[in-house]
Amino acid sequence: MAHKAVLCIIHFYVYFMHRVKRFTMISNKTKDSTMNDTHANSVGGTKSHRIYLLLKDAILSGRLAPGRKLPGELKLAEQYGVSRVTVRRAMQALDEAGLVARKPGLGTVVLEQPLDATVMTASVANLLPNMVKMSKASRVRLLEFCYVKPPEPVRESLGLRDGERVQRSIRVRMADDKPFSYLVTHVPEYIALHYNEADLSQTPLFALLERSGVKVDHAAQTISATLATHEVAEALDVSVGSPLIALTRVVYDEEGRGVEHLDALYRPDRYRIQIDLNRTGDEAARYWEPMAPEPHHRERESQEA
Amino acid sequence: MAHKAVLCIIHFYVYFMHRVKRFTMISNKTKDSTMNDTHANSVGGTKSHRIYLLLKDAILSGRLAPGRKLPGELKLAEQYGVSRVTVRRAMQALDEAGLVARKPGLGTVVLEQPLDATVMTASVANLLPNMVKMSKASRVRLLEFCYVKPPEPVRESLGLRDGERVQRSIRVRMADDKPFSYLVTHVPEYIALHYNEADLSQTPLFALLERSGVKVDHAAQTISATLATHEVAEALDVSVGSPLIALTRVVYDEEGRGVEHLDALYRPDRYRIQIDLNRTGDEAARYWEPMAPEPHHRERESQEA
DNA sequence: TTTAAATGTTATAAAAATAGGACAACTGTT
DNA sequence: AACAGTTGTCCTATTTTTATAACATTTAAA
Repeated sequence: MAHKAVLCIIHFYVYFMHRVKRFTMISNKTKDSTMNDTHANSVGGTKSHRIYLLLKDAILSGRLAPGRKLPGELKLAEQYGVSRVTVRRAMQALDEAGLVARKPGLGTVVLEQPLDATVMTASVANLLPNMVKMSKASRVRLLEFCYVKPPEPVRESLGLRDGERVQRSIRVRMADDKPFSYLVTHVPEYIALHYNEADLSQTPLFALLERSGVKVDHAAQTISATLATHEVAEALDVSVGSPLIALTRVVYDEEGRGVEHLDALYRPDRYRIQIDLNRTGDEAARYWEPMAPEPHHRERESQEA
Repeated sequence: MAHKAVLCIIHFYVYFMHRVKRFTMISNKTKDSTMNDTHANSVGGTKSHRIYLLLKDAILSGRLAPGRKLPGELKLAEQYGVSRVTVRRAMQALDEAGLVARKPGLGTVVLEQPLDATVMTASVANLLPNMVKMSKASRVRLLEFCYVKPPEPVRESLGLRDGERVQRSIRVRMADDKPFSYLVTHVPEYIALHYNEADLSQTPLFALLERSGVKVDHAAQTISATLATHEVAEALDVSVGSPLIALTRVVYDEEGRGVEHLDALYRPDRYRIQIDLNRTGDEAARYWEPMAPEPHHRERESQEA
């Protein structure tokens, strides 16, 4: 009972803490008892895989421009504090992934990345207007749809009484058959009863809420970053340990009741969050003000939950 | 339908572990070299570490409530399809991380997690008003201050002519002597000449710009996620490969000229970005509107560049 | 042609992770 | 007192990952 309850682990992952480490050395040793920090390691994996991830991220993010030559294996080995074999594995993985081209005598150069993996940019201002465009351009895979007792943080943020249940759904959204977001939503049961599984796999949750008579009023969003764990990695088709944008949004109705709790994970190579700011205020108290939505939409903006 | 079901099983292999045992194997080899996607699923990481991650995340996200007793090592080993030694490592890591308490004869219980009170929340709306508070509460370490030829992306976003130089600075901002952000700024030379190294190590760049007569007008921000590299990892006191919030901001003056290019990396365990939204617009075209700055500030808000 | 630098290849050894088992010590319950 | 369930400790064997070294091959430049 208690056991089984424990076993009922829902795998949606959001990271909070990460290991603090003195060295930039890539190390597998977890036995560093000289660590005064309590936070345990965040990065898993073999050294070669970690190096692969680093370089891959550098390439995909544009820090390593296409055409640029990487340092030699020996140099990289010294730089990362590992042997050449280890670096080599990472490089070969990059090669197989099509991120770099290697030639004996020449070196390793970063390849031009096919831009068709277009990065979607979601402006916080223009969240909703593109809903139609979005639902046409993207498909949803519903991984879970069930009613459960809410995890404590969710219960708290939604302001639910102890014992109230929520409807949880896990969806993966795809554009061009490529997954880019992993969405975990919790909705109070009394609201969620207005729609069913089929609705959710086709209609944005947002529309369902309004259809259910919910008077959406405001929301609080927090943006962070995390690493892909096994389940998420599989769903988003990335490797474990890849960086992900983590967004938590709690939506409230006009009476201040929480009506939706969203935990979203985004692939940064396919999705970004954009915020445009205006400088306003008088001399004494100037500040940034987020831009109001504009009539023209960006090419691939999106709204999804 | 069938494939959806399979995906559910794969994804929740822990959830249904006690029922679907053949999918519970944690395996190191995903040798699918038939991957045409650039993101090979070669799962990195030791099994023990992956299990550690699973449990840690379950605890931190509240799915495993404090006080709850975990299944025994043997049971976990069977359920994860690994040996007891492997489970043990994960459990010991959890123990060292202070997430659980273990006692012979009793078992392993989840500990109450001291909520990291040091997480700063930066509201995009309230960026500037807290500058004073911020500069008192945080210190800056200036790592670099030089004039260079701008990297191509920077040159482009600032709208500089080919050959124009920029002043680059790298700063690390700390709160309570703990680093939380790594800031790389590029400012056109003709603006940067109005201040010097000493200024920058004490005064927010923002204030320096305005002091230099720049009429700041608007900015474009993009938020993403990335992995910590050597330099950054060392500066932020995290391990290489840790996830970081990546923010790029380009600031423009009233004439639309780029006056500052900021690349910021934040430790997600110490810094989050918060955006509060209001639902506005008429029936036909409703949308989210970022909240205007509020007179009351949150406790640990910050502004820094 | 020579030289330097890079990747490709091969081999061996060391280190780490994992599996599987056995047994002791501790705790609460029957 | 016996027992079932738990963690703690020890052991050996196997597999995987990493380190180290040596040498070959390719390429561009001096």
